[in-house]
Amino acid sequence: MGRVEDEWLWGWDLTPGIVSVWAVPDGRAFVWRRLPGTRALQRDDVRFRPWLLLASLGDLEHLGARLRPDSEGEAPGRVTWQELDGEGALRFVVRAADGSALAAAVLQGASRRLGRRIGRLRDLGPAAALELPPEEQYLVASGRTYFRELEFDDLRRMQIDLETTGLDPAHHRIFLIALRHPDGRVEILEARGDDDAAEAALVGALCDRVRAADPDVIENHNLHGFDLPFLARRAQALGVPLVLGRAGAPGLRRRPAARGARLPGDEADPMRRARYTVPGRELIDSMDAVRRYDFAARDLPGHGLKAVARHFGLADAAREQVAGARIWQTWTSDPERVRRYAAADVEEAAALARLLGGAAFGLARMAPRRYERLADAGSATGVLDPLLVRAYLRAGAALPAHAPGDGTSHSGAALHLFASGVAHRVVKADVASLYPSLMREYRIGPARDRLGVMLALVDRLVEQRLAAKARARAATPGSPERHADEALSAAMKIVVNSAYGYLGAVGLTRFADVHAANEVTRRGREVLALLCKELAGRGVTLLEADTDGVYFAVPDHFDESDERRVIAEVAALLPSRVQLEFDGRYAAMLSHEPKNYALKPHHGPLLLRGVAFRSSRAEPFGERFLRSALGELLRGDIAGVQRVYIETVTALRRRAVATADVTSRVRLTKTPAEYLAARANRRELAYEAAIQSGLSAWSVGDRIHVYRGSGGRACRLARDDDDGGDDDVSRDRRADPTRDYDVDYYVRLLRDTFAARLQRALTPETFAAVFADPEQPSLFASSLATARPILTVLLDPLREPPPDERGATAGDPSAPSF
DNA sequence: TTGTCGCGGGG
DNA sequence: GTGTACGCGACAA
Repeated sequence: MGRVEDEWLWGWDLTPGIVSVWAVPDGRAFVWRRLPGTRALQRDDVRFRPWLLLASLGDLEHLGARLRPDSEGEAPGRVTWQELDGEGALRFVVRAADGSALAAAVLQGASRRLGRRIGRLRDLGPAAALELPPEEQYLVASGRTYFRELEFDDLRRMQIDLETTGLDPAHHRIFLIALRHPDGRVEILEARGDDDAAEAALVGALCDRVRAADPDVIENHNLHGFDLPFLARRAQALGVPLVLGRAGAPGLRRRPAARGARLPGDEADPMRRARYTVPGRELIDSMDAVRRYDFAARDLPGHGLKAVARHFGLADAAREQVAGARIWQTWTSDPERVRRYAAADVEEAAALARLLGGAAFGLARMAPRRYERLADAGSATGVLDPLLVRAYLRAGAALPAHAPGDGTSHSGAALHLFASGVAHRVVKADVASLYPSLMREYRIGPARDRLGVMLALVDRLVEQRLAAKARARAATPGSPERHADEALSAAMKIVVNSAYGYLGAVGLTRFADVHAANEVTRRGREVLALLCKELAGRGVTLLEADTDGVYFAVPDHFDESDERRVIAEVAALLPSRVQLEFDGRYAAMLSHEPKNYALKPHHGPLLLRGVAFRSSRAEPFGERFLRSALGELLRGDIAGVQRVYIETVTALRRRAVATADVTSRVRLTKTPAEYLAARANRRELAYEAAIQSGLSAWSVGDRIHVYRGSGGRACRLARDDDDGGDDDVSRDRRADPTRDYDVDYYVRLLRDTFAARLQRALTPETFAAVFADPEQPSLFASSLATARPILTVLLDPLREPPPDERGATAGDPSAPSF
């Protein structure tokens, strides 16, 4: 590929070491760089010429002779223009020494033309004007990007974590701040007292430490969602300045951000959200990296710091744990414990930010935006679009503006359930990056992208992703390097896949093209149908196919090489860029409903997928029953399923199940006042339980554990991990002597909710026999030793090829079984 | 039951 | 900046 395409992806100015950029509309840009070799920090104060794109020069005609073509050169007070080539609404670049004056001139002309006051360029609409933030104007025009010739570990990174008396900065205070310095040293700052002066001194100490350590990057988990807004509110309330930046006026500044925190005190527009920014440093929230990672990987138990750190093996086994709701209280009785807890938080945040931060770091070397913006950007409008804009301007080509669709609706992917019930010897095959591969194979790009930039970018990004995957495979399993390459690969996959989402986002993205998007999904359905048909023709039993992958069962005489051979044979029939891959093999699978199944690997624990098998509020006894019963079922031991069921029923009846195991964790979404107002009409278990337990005040969003007591009473169990008030704190650490739950209710729940998930795997007679009441044995009980799970074929891929249309084709569940 | 909306997190 | 493209629970209809 040529040099021009390289510039589209990477920019063209090779200035190394940029770690932060701050630009202001008057044409000054401050560029902080770490110099190659020494890594010493240097600030370059440079000038750039602010610019914006317009559909017409009409609104600037009032400038008269001060409006000149670029070719006549710059002069004080002069606005210059350049006309871009080709089709495209945004066809004039206008430039001036001062961006504010430039925008004001356009607004003045537009107000005069429209006969009403226009206050912001945005109000002219995206087809009339495009103005980027000053830093992005600078980066787009200069062709520079962050981090050239730097490694992630060359950054000076500091982590800060606040400990507060509660979640609401209007009522609660900061009492401790944990800092992890760039050299790895952890420092704990504490308020000396519980008054304004002590808290103000603590905030001041934080600013002193940050300025002294002078980090390029400040990180924490949920930094933008909690620490920064809390800090800003407290500093405002206390009247202390927040001098955290490297230059300019003190104070955090807000920037609008779709994924930021809701603005406090701005209930007028609940959609308005903000993040914080500061000159010279990048504010990075590791939760953004976690979300981005999990979007592709989908293997995290949650996105909280502790859960993620544990998942990645970053947490010390002896890590201090304190439930959020108990931190302030613990501080008053055992401060050393809170110090250890806060220190562990910054250590884990640092490790996590390093582990998953590679993706955004990599993006910042390509796209003309600040690192902190790329860390939280959406990939379509946040990464791809800036790359496209830069490429068009580099080529001197006019840019299309957002256009409404022509009414064509967007068609989706294929989803087929071929069989339900239990299958053995199950194989999963899938196409790597199906949609981008189809775009590349058939050269499907936006009709208005006449330079072919998107396809060139997708080609590049796919190649880079394959390289990252190869590096990950070559690295030691479980090593940080491997994790980093996997995260980078996952992020590139998101960006590459966003090319398809970008196509389909009619009216929202500049080059949207629903016809191209539909062509991609049509080709995708075609590929899936072809590979299903070809697999079925080779003697395997199809189970489920979804978008780009298929589960199937192979005959008893197949070994793994046969499985791989069949996949390779079918892969050879597909277009060259569409690569069908072996994705896994399993001893057995319960196919329940589309996207709902249980897999038994040859080694290791069961994998459960879909709402039917994973529900956050499922009672633990039911989850445990379901896991054990599925284990027995997938081993083919139906008598074993019955045994597990009888054990569970018996344990409930003997009250051998702990109360905690029949509770579900629920969120309280109404305020006490709201619930009390509606209570006469409808009583709800969770709130009744809260009230009955003596919890009279709770906050919306609090989670508590509730269960149904004998006689249908609503009961609450106070536990360490709930948010209930500070009452009855220690109840759960005592024994559980009462076990006053409603046995009949939980037996019914076991049968109707949990056992029902196994229905597809058994004949109606067997199901009735297995889940008969153990105290009233069924007539069929004796036959269970020889009973086998069943598989019901719903759709024959050879005789009735899947219809080429959107949505599930689940077939007729009452079809005959064998 | 089915559609729509909002959340995920932090102390 | 007003789009995440998910998965799930709460709530209204």
